[in-house]
Amino acid sequence: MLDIKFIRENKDLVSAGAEKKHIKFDVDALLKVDDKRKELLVLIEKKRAEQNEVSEKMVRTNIEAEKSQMIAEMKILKEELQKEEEELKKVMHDWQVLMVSVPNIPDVSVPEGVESKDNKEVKVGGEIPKFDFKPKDHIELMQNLGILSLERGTKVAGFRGYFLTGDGARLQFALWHFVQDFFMKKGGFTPMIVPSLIKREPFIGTGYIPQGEEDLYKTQDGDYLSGTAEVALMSYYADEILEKKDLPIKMLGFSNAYRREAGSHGKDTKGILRVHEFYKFEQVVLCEASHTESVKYHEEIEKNTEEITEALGLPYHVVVNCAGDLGLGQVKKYDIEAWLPSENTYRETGSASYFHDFQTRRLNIRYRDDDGKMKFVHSLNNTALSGRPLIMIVENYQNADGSIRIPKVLQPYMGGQNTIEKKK
RNA sequence: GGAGGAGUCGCAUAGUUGGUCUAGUGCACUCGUCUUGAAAACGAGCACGCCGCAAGGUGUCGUGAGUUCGAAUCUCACCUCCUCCGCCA
Repeated sequence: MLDIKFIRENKDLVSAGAEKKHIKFDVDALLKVDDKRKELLVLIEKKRAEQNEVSEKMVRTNIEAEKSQMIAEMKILKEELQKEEEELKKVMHDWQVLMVSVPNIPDVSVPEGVESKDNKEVKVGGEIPKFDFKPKDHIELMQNLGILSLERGTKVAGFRGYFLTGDGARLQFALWHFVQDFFMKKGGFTPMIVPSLIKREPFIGTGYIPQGEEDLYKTQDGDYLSGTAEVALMSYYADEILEKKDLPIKMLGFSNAYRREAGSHGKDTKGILRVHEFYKFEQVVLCEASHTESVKYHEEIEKNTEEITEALGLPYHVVVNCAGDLGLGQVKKYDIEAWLPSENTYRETGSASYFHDFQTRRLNIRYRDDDGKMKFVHSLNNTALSGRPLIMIVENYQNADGSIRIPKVLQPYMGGQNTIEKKK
């Protein structure tokens, strides 16, 4: 959500931002509703002032005739007031619907473009492996090794269901341990285990509702399953006033992630590249309300994930997402994509974005700045580790015989084991 | 699941026969005086939103609705927490 005053004063900028993101939004329609809102507000507040004034007089008088006169007058005023308040309620409803649809303005450094293929590569890391044999995909590799069961996954969980077993599960545990230790060594991040079953409000606050509602699982109690720890981490401080000295607040959250993948039924139907349920480490940063600070931490959290990818020895590149590929609230986003040999391309493993105060305004997370003013903190987030690096490791580290070498940094977490081989 | 109790401006509390509550007080916090420095003492400030250039107005006492000329105070629903009982682990 943007500040209505800001929208008023910068309507061309807001319009241009929406256009760049290829999101349809009529700023003038919003301003028209806002005019109506203000007009009614002034009218209502005037009447309330009169009501309060007469009320006070009534307390002071002892003359019954005066009292009943005043009550009679106020009865009429009340009826008018009720009508106007009813009208304001309707206007406020429209106003709010429009306000949560205003897209945040993309940064000037964000490239023009409509969809992900317009994203610009900004960095390449690692070396793409050359195989002297035909590399297999993760499905074949993992199933042959007996560390992934898709059939049973489907039997138990349905479409996109899976089990990781034996060394498959151990490799995933190792990754989690490694990431945890990576951040503890780095310092500054508070590790957190957070809920995935979450109320509606946090989703509105983070911007996943209403725009992304169809990709969320909903329970019969009206709660939702979140697709990322970001939702819970961001809402942790909702409605709170933070101390400036405590900023930035850096959190490393671990949670389940649930995605309906509505609208991507045809995509990545095989294997575990796109699943309904996985586990994820997520970085969230809350910092001072300054663009410079936001940019600084955006680069920092992007770098963290890059370092993890590098430490795992995975070839990767970083792209800056084009405006059309940005979410409603995002100002700028980097996708970190690791090399997937079976597809001969990079696939997304993480996504780093910043929002300015778009999310915190909705979630009401503030701090008092040095100038004595209350400000909304800025928020940023980035994947630390999704479910996909496991797949990338399996494919990039495969041997001709179908065994898999374990990246050096993970070996200590697997009792020194350095390969995954077929159990006899 | 059943019974009872409670939710007030950072924390703790006052307020419960509806009307100077435009919410009092204590603690904490900020600034100042005093002091070599600190503590103590004293003085001042101290919830947040909205409209407005300002003066000022207005709203918020868990949330939402209602009664009333007027609601922190009365009614209803919901949410959260606490205590007890039951059930499960």
